[in-house]
Amino acid sequence: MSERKRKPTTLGRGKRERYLQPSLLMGLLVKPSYGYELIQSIQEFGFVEGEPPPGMVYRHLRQLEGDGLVTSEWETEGSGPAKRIYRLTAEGAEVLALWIQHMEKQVQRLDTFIERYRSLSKKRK
Amino acid sequence: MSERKRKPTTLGRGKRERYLQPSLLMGLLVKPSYGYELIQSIQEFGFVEGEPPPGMVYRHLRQLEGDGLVTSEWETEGSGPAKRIYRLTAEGAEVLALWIQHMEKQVQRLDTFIERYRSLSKKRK
DNA sequence: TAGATATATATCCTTCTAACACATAAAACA
DNA sequence: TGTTTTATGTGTTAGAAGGATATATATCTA
Repeated sequence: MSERKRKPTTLGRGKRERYLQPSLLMGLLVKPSYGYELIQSIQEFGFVEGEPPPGMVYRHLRQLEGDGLVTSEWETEGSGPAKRIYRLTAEGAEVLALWIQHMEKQVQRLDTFIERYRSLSKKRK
Repeated sequence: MSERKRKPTTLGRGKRERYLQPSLLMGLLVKPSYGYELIQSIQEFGFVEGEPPPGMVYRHLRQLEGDGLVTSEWETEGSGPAKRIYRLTAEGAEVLALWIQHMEKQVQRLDTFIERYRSLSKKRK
């Protein structure tokens, strides 16, 4: 009879906010790079847990290029198969700066929300 | 050939994370309430800008009830059309607490990301 | 040197949600 | 009486996430 209960350890049913786009832009601010490497390197930003699905990363990179936030060129030299090297454009850097602004506001909102929760819980006990 | 550029004022192309579920749970922690009222009251939490689309709110509330995080009953007394009053369950309160934990971690990640950006920008100029 | 593994990119498909538009109905008001 | 406000819902569409899968080259190993 299909109880529709979830374990309360799984938050919401919504998708987690992964901040994949700003993570990629940030990774490219550090230095020009390519998909396979970014899959590893953006993990350190902490927004994705484990390796992000490769398909998503490549798709995002092509979208970023379509939007003019990055450029790409094939790198055939060096070891291994050819890599598509991405570079941040001036516009990409601007958008990253906007992301940072957005994140600052988000931190404020989250802090306010958390604070509100705390004062409600305190009153309750 | 169809320039695919966006104004850099529109962040990402993804749907914004609205934190609608935790906002509703928080609204119900304050006091039992109903959809139409929550549409107004959860705006103050700052995650949605302007009025959230009513359809989304009512849908979320029914999902929350299906998941056992809230209960509901009709309130026919009082002015205006009948209201469906929602109340937070113990499980709902637990999930809200988990949301708060998640938000705290998210704040940390955001702060780290912002700090990383700052130190990179400083080095660059 | 043949086969397995690692590197590297890309597409397809399903599922989920947001967002919007629309539908319904009762009560209050003019 | 008809229009606005209060109140709850459904149906549809578009887009992203996530996973599975395909392809190809270089390197390592037996």
